[in-house]
Amino acid sequence: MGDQEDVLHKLKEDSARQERTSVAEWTARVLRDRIAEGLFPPGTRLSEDTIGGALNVSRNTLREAFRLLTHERLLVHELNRGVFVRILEVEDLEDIYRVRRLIEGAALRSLGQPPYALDALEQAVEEGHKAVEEKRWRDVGTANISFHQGIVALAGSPRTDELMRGILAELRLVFHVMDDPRAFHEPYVGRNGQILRTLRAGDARGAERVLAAYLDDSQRQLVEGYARKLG
Amino acid sequence: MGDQEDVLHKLKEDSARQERTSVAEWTARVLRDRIAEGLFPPGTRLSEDTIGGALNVSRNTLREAFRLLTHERLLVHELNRGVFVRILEVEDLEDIYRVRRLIEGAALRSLGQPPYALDALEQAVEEGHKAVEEKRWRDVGTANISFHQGIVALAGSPRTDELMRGILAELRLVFHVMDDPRAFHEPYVGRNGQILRTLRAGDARGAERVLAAYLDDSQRQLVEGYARKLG
DNA sequence: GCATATTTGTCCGTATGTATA
DNA sequence: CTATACATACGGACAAATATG
Repeated sequence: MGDQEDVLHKLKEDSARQERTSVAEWTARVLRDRIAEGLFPPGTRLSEDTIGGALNVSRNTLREAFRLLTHERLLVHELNRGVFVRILEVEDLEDIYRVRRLIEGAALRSLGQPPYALDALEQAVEEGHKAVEEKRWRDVGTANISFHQGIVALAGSPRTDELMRGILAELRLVFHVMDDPRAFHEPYVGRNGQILRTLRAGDARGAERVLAAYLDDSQRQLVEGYARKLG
Repeated sequence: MGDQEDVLHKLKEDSARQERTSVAEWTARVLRDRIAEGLFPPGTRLSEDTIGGALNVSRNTLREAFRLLTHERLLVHELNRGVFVRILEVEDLEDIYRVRRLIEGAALRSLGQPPYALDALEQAVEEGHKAVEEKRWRDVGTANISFHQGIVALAGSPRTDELMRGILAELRLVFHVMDDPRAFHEPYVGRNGQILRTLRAGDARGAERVLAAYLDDSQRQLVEGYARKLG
């Protein structure tokens, strides 16, 4: 038995070393992915014992990983009770869209003279259409997120990019508690395409208007469904 | 000797319990304050042993605190070498101002109809003037930071507030390595006052223009001095 | 409301790996 | 290249809080 555990241990160490990260960060990445996939839905309690056993890391290391994810707002930490996958309130959802309006709008407004570097946006729209055709609705959502991350990237600010990555990861938490993912993702692929075309034509101001309408509609639809879901 | 340590321990526990936070967060808060005060200037290495001994917390707990502050970009974590108070590059400074232009500008642009809730801004300007009179230059800097935090707060988004708190904490790291704090703080008290008056008059768009010029000048002056300082 | 079991919070000792004088 | 110092990670211990019956 010690043999098999040793093998697992080595594998873990290697995959951590590969990218020169600590085991704690490796653990955080694994958990972050699980949460993003929806494998640990919001509200799930993550037991130190269970997770630590499953991933073969010590409690101390696991707690470091928990801290990281708590700081990213994916987990909440209740003193002496443990950590849970975050359940967003409707107010959180509203704040997320407030931030999106602020940042994504500012990113478009910060653009100088066309033409713009739109490769990432084009790729995201394309991936969105492909996912729609193949009815992979969850992937449609991922492509949409990727598109809006691309919009923010136009501002060329690493810190803003990171903020947005966090915000959109939070948004994913909402998606995972909703059924009918198609309804929340499919309509927006076309609208992203419209934003892209407007930008390609060099009309950043016009794109900003389309974006604003997009965010309003998306928020309305999401808040409506989410409030119903939470009861 | 166990006696005295016990007393310290109890004090620490109580002051943590008071706010219902863990010892790790209490530790992080203490360190954050020390860094903000400039007591640990950029580049300082924080030894697990030394700090842990001084604050009477175990290495495990201290490491949790380090993680938190690393995530806030106040510390950098070099694998197997420890944590250091961050030294900002000129590119960081430029990104910080990029973010400020984006966010503070967007906050002003998001304003609806006047009048606006300007209490926090008025208080910050007043505190700035008082600190100037008494030649407390560092406090002048604090008041200025507080003013711009107030601008962002006008957008009414907790997440944006938090982002800005982090950004401005980073900016403080730069201030602490510069001499002549007066030169970097005093000129801007008046300009904050001008922004405030423009807002009070209901002219958000005009305030945005003043702000943009403010940020350009401030960045230019700071980058210049900082680049010279770094050699 | 009480007693018990479970889980977290914290600390410590130690083995190993890594960086640097 | 060796030695030293230090970070990394683990596992065990016990106290304290919480959950369960």
